[in-house]
Amino acid sequence: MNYRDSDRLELQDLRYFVEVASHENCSITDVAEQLGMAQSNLSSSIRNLEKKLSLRNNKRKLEVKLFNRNKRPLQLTEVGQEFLQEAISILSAIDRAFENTQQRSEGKIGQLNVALTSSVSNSILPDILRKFREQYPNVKLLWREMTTHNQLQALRSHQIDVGLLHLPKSAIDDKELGFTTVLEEPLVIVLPENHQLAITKQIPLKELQGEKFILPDRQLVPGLSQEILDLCKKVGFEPKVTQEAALMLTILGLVAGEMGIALLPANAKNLRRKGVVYRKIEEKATTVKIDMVWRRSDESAVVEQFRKVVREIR
Amino acid sequence: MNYRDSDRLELQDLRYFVEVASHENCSITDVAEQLGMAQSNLSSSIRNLEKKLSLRNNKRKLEVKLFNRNKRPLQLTEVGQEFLQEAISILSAIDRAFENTQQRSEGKIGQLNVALTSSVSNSILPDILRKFREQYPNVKLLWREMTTHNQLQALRSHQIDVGLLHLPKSAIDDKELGFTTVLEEPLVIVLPENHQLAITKQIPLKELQGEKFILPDRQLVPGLSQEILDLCKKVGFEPKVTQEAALMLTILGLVAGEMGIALLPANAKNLRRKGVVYRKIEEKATTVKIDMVWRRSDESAVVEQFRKVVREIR
DNA sequence: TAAAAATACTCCATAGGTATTTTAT
DNA sequence: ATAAAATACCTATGGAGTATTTTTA
Repeated sequence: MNYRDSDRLELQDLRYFVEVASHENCSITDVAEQLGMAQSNLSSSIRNLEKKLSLRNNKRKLEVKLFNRNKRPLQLTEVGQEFLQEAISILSAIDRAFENTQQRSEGKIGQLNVALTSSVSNSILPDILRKFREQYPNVKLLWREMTTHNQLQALRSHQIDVGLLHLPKSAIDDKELGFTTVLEEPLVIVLPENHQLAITKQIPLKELQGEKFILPDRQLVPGLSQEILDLCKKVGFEPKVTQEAALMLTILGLVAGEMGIALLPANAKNLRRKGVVYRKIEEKATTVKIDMVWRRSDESAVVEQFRKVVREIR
Repeated sequence: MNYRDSDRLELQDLRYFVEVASHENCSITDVAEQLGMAQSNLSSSIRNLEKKLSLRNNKRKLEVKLFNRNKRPLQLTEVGQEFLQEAISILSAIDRAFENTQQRSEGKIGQLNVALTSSVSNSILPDILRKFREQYPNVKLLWREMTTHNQLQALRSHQIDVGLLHLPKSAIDDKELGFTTVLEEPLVIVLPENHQLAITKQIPLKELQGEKFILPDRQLVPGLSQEILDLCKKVGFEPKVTQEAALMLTILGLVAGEMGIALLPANAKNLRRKGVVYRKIEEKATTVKIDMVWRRSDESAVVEQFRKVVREIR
């Protein structure tokens, strides 16, 4: 005996039945013509459906009559009418499942866990959010602020699917993760408003030698702090770091309180902190990057679409 | 192009998919063995399912991947997991529809409109009700009291499916209706408790000549009133009818009020009306029948089962 | 007697089997 | 090296066609 058993109900049985039964006078001949098929086959399909429904596990035979066969054209029985309702609802469930599955495959339905650093909230987040919601209204986005370090961990442990962060060099070799630059911003010099250097619009980096530096936390924001240290090194000095802070708002507060100066991505200006001023760096190529990171092994269509949207914004 | 299109989703696709996908490690080989079929075919069935899901009305091709094929054994994708849930629920909907349809065909699920006269409520109704509910708990019974005349009309207009009544002779020839006797009861003589005839236990019918008769309404209860008139005629007198009433309680009330005497089916005794006594008729064969009536053309299984139950009670 | 459904048959597409190759661990 | 899946090829069942008969109105 076969597992594939010709006695089993199939959707085609239901499709034919629904076509016939919902045709006002149930004429097999008419419906067969409409479907462009032979009357004989539609007839026997319906008969087969009745046979299949009549089969009982092992009890005595049961006759299920969907149509009254003493009428021309055939007439739906009460049982047939009930079955029609159920058949219709099953077929539409199939259609929904089909549609749903396709939409998921295209990344149009689903869920996405995204992590970001405070820099990102300050800059590119609103653009990403708006574009993505517009194109993928049925994808549920879950955002959470996380430090660079935690984002990388969370990616590997599948807690998040995408991260937006200042990528530290150490992560660049990671074979498991893919990344791309989303945004490249100039660094700006953040000074207390009464600071002596504040009189000029542009300041060469070298002039900052000897200043007290307030640095993004090296543990929690390694990418950004590393870039700042590297830049200073390139122009020939080692900055004197007196404070470290993870949150941009904290750094600005410390600068306003004249605890030192800071180098921050230009988006810091969006915060409009009282008591601080922003000045350009004279040198070119004094920029920091915000990168997007994901698992290379992730085949989720939602992630793919998200990446596409972010790529197009950049 | 065929209406029967091999690109269409079929239940067998879902059955195979569910077997594989709900197997903990999705091993096609294992599942094929469990099902007693070749691995190659199960493999290509699953592939075909993916192909079917991938087809789009006319837009660009879309790849729906239910399994990650870079793994051995295969692994369900996220899309596959969602589809699994939907497939399972569709298959169980099919099972329910199947079961439901069979039960309806057997008359185990459905609805039945039954009409009865007050005689029936007094006598056989509780037995019928109990037996039927016991055997067919999922059939919804709708009872309504109707006069004989109205029952016959309601049957013909499909307002009711079965009637229980005193069948008038005129209906016996009706080709459209089927009927059978459910209960045959003796008639009893109903007397005011102080009536002179009440002293004996059995009374010959002839003795009632000259009494004032209270008769069941000839319009509304033609079967019963006719039988009573016929009986009197047979023993040689025409009863003097002073009142007619449709409800048995009314008749008993009139007797208690000494407006006359009555002949009623023995079930009248169940009413225990104060002020009346019941006496046997001396003659044999002074019985009235309660009949069950239905449409001959009615193929409803519920009606058939109801008739069976009633037949067994009799 | 006409219209509809059932039956008889023929044909071929495809589900299913066996054997082998390719892919992943 | 081994287990699993994919591929190649073969077979036969049942879905679909044509022609005809039976049933109902």
